[in-house]
Amino acid sequence: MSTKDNILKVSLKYFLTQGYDHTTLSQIADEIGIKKSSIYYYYKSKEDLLLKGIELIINELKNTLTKVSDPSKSTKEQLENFFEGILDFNSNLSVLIGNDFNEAINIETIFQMAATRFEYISKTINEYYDYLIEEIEKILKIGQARGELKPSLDYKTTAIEILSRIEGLIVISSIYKKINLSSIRGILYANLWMSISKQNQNKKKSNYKTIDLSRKW
Amino acid sequence: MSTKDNILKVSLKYFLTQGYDHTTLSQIADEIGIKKSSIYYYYKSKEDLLLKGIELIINELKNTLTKVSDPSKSTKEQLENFFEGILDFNSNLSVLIGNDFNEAINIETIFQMAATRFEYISKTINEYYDYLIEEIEKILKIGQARGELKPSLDYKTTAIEILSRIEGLIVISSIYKKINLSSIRGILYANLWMSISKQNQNKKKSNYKTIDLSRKW
DNA sequence: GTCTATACAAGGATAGAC
DNA sequence: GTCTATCCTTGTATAGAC
Repeated sequence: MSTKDNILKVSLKYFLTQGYDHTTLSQIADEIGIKKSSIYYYYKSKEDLLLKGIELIINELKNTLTKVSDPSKSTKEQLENFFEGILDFNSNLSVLIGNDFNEAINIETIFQMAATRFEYISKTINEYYDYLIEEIEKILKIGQARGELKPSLDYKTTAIEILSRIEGLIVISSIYKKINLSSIRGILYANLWMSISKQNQNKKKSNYKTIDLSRKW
Repeated sequence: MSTKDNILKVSLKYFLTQGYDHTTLSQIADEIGIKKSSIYYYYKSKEDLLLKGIELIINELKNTLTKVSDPSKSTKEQLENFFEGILDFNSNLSVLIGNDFNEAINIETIFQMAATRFEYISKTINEYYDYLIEEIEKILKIGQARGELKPSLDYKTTAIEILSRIEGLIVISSIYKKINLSSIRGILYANLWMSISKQNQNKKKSNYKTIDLSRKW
């Protein structure tokens, strides 16, 4: 890996785990084995490092979601891939950073900080959320047209609900260590699907029950 | 308000909106109209201010939830009061801080930072989440015994799901400004209740439909 | 491309006067 | 209880040698 990429990766690691302000350039340089002044050869400021880091995260996540997106699949599968895609991305980020897989990294924190403090980054982040909401809405619209979802569903509201359920899961599991993300994500998606799908009541209910009780958290 | 309380309130305001590290004692002192050295007469360090601020938030939230808690009410109402209680608390915090009501303040961010950086605060915060989960579980257990909830429900998993749905809503609405919390919270609670209650399918379904379409976000 | 040296500012914290 | 003065450390950033 090039020094430039390495600097960015290590910066991101500390920004995400310790916060932007608490991270110092010396810390980053030390870990790589260079002097902090060398960072300025590649990046014009600490703020620049933050922006590049956020852009990296967003692009990586979009790539991940594009990769798993497949409109030919059933709505259930598409949504599941989306749901799992975001969670996996968080877990992978955790690995990139040197933590456990299955330990979620909370990217919302750095997004919020950057958005409130740097006007021009705020734009990037809002577009990111627009993108996520739109992707979910797209899946829901098609699913509803195909009759796979409840006809009464308002897909705007539902998209927000789905996104907030995913984000909530990440946030909670990153703070409250007693929750094991990997062991509950399956059932939580099952519950989500149950609540929006035009289910065959009898069949699905028994299915749900099985999943529910077979899992431990 | 006493100078001591005022310092704490203003500190909290900045810790929550700008982050702990980005907040300076001069900033706090300036807003109150004192010198920063005077802060040390009341608090022994900036870290002390953080701890006291977090304790204040947690106690206030517990008070709010205790106030609305009433086991004699129906499970639906109890859960709704809990759900709304947390959201209202966030909105009230926003007001305390000088922002709009209906603009959620993300207390998770400061909790996470404090928990990862200061071991002894981590304990306080974990107890707080224990408390929240227990409260929800209590309501669910009674509700299930009374036959108001789906018999297949695993209340441990469900409690986590409920909490993560609430937190997710707060986080999303605090970052993504296009979401208006006040206009969607009602329907999101209705959806939540729908998914866990032992519903009379026909009756509830039409009810749900009405709520769903009458609301705009 | 990486280093040493250094400028400059700001933050937390303490001492002691009033 | 609040202030002034000051200490000490650390952070970002730049200049310029190699």
